[in-house]
Amino acid sequence: MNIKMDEECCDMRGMLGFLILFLLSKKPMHGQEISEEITKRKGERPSPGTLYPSIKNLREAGFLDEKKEGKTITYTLTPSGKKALTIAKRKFCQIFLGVFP
Amino acid sequence: MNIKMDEECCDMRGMLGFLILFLLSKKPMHGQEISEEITKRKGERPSPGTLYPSIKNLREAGFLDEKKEGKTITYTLTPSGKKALTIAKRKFCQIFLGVFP
DNA sequence: TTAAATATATCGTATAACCGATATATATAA
DNA sequence: TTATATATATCGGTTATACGATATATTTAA
Repeated sequence: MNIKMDEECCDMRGMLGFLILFLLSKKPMHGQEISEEITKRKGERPSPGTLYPSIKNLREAGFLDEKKEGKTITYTLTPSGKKALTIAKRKFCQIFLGVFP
Repeated sequence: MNIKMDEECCDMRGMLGFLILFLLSKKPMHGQEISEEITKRKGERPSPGTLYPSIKNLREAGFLDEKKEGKTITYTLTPSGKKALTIAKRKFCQIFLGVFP
């Protein structure tokens, strides 16, 4: 995901960051939970080399807070992350209007 | 878009091919009409260097028929293209379940 | 205390979307 | 007939996604 998600969120070159933001908006999760949820939806597990760099991008963009408990890190959306998701969702829905039944 | 869209359609590395398939499922269009429709949805016009290679990919995958009339080419979904779209849509909806309001 | 399992993270590489610039062909206007 | 506009197409280069392999840290099991 591009760092400029606020302005251009949906250049649609990969939707992983967007999906992670969306999933975390439902409830805080750690990496393995995110991995599980994506596996359920896509039918295939994202490799760690895909998932964690994407999480890192979101964190560096200021969209995620982390809380470390032992070996797990629970990720939460920051206010900025919530705002970014709102903007991205609006654009997503506009672009794919009519695709959902 | 990957040539193997049937099996893996939604690797989500770019959604342009998927969007074009979807738009053509609504009605046959030529390149400039597709460009217009994408501009309306994304708020930005795709460059010819983006649009036409993507159309070419879909054509080479056997998803599009073309009918040339003068300088314009009208694109239509082939049966294979319709099938690919059906599969892709199903996966898309599964992955992004809950994103649409 | 050591071994195995789990969770997070990084690295190098490959792939493909995407763009800007440019090219070609057809149609229309002057 | 020539010039301009339109539609399609290609090329080179950039960028971000994504993967496999590997590394590190923590926890649990033996």
